[in-house]
Amino acid sequence: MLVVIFTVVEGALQVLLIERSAAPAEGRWAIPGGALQHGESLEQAAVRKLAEETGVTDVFLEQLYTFGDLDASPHEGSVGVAWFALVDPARVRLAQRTAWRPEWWSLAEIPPLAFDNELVIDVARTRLIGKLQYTDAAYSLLPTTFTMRELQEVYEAILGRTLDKRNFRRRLLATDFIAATSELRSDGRHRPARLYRFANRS
Amino acid sequence: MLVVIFTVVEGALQVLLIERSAAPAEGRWAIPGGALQHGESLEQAAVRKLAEETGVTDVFLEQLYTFGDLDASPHEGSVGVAWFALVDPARVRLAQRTAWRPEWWSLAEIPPLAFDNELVIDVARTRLIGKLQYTDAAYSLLPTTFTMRELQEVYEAILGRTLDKRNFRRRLLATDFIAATSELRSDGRHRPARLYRFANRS
DNA sequence: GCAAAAGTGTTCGGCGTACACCCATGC
DNA sequence: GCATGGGTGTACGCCGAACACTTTTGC
Repeated sequence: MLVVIFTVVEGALQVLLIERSAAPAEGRWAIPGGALQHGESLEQAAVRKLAEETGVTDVFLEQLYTFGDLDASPHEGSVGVAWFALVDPARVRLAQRTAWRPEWWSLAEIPPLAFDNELVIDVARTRLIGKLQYTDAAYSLLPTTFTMRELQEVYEAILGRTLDKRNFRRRLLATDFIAATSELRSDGRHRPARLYRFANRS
Repeated sequence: MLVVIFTVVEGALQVLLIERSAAPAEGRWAIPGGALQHGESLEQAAVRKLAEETGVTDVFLEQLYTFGDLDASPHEGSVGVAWFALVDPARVRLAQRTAWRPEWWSLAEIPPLAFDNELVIDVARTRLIGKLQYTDAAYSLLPTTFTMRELQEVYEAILGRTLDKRNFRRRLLATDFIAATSELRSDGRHRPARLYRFANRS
């Protein structure tokens, strides 16, 4: 079982990797994962692993794909069920360890990975882009309230291209994923921005 | 590992089920599946199972979802990696057995199934409907050449609604999934129909 | 008053949908 | 010549994309 954990910080899509502290592939970076614990369902295992590394629960978490043999498992015939999750960086408290240390990596700067983990991340990114188009998956990448600009920056980071402000605003409001709050946020010598929240969440 | 095998016969979407001849759930119907064989990849296992039951190879076959505990496996912690496949009924030769006998069932008339197999079929049908919209997956449900009406009937069976002949034709030809051949097929006292083939599928 | 980000409307092309008649053939 | 299915065109509403100026605030 493995969990591809994405976040967006400073306009960059980042993924959480773990530095392996044992064979095989000791010293290389890899997607967080591990074996199922006794009596645990697949989803419970993914939730647990996500919480272990980031301290976060109740976020977007979805099964991605099952790979044949990229797992670190010792015995042949085992399979790697990959999940992917989206987290708000403000809520994350990375596990503090020296061995098996987790760290964020920008997608553009990923180091050579153990097993075929590059492929897994690639599949996850493709799915993420798809999900963004027709679901409110982004709710999991932002605080409860946020400005339109913040939301747009998350979309741009994931899609890898800039978007038109007016079209973005119109399209998102048309979906009913988000709703305006009555609050504004002042943040510098310019007009304050309205805060929005995801409808259907919280 | 399990394979949801779909076909369309006489305007009805059908799924292949196996009558179980051993515990657990002996006597009930279930999705074809089984354990991985030694050294086999997940996809190879799905291909093998599909060939065992239908004699068919080289068709649409795609991973669907991995379920935690609906497998018939005896030991806890095993997972069921589900695949789904689309086959042309004309190419199928069902395995002839008395035990573990395979049979086609219309989706509307499915008997009570072993484990949670209803759920798996449901997920597969939803994915199939999605795939049909933006891929040429239907290539696998029809012979090499076919008439527009035949193709439309396949779409209608899967989508569960009738489609407008003119719009269907225009939309399909716009995709470049299919191309006209120079052949016609006469079949009764009316104008012969042009035959089409899937482009990109030899 | 000016710098900086927030907020707002219109036009256009493409796509899905609704809808009705002529065409080619076999008998 | 008529019954049967094959084959075609137009109009309209919606949606995504392109594009520039006014508003509100802090200093």
